[in-house]
Amino acid sequence: MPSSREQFKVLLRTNGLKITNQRIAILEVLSNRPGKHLTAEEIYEYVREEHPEIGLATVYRTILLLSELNLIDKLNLGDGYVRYEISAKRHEENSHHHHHLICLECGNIYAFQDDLLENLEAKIKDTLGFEVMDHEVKLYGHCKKCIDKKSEEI
Amino acid sequence: MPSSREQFKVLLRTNGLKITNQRIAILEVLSNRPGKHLTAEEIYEYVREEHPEIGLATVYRTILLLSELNLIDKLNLGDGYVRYEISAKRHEENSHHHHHLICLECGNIYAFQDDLLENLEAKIKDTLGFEVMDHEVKLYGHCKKCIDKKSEEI
DNA sequence: TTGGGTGCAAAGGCTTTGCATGTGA
DNA sequence: TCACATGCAAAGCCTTTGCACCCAA
Repeated sequence: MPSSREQFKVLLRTNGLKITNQRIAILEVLSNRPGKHLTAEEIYEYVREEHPEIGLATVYRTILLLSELNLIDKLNLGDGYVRYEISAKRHEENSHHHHHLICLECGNIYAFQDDLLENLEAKIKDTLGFEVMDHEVKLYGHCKKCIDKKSEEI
Repeated sequence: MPSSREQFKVLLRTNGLKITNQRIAILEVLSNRPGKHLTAEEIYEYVREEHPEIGLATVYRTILLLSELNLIDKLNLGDGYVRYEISAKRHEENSHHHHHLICLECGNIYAFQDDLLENLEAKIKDTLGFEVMDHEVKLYGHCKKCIDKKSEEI
């Protein structure tokens, strides 16, 4: 599999867009942290370590671009920040979307794969005539770590 | 089943909160539109038809209150607006959460019930030790109406 | 009477946009 | 060269907050 960096360059070129240091740097920040869900501000902070001159607006503009190119996925937890992660397709075999487990105590986000929804989507198509193209599943609860920690306290 | 209005009054009273016309009016706007997903601004407009003097801040404050009392559900489509609907529990028999089908063309939102996730949640508990408390499922696609409309155009 | 509730306007906080300058192709 | 990209600051936009007044209980 080509690195997301090379793939990104090709995508930019074929779309008549320019390859800039800022764009590469932002993609690398995300690529180097698969499974991490970073806010725009966090991406900005990481990129600044190497490129102190970058502006937050560029981060937002690049995020939008990466999103349109399907290189990153959005995650909205409803806390006022939109989070981004490198698209799972770059890192996992034949994975379409994955789902998220969000711990209500520590805030950690875990990913998991499941094909359960395929049946559901077929059912929806049959009964309602609604054709599902994409889905988003968020499960809120308590992660193993937090459960274990609590039982230790007793 | 007691009306959500009476239930609401009881909830307010037992929590030492006051029963005001504004609070009742906002709840009624939502109660009269089950399955509709209204933004704060939309709720504000509807309430103003009867109570022109109400302020948008009161709508936001009351929405928060209704949310904490579990009388309304939030829906975040990531378009910059948070939407609210009267809790399905008030209108459907033994329904926990329902899921949402969002049409990418007309923007209409359809609800559906499904217990498929119960299996999934049990599986997650067994394999990952993560205890799911609540979930949110959004399916994006094309609704029957829009599909039919398109095939007519051909 | 009186403390919670409301209306208004201002402030917050994330994100987008305008514009002059910079730069990859 | 030159159209696209960037940085900065200002503007947008939804939502929250401060404060004086109001009104259920």
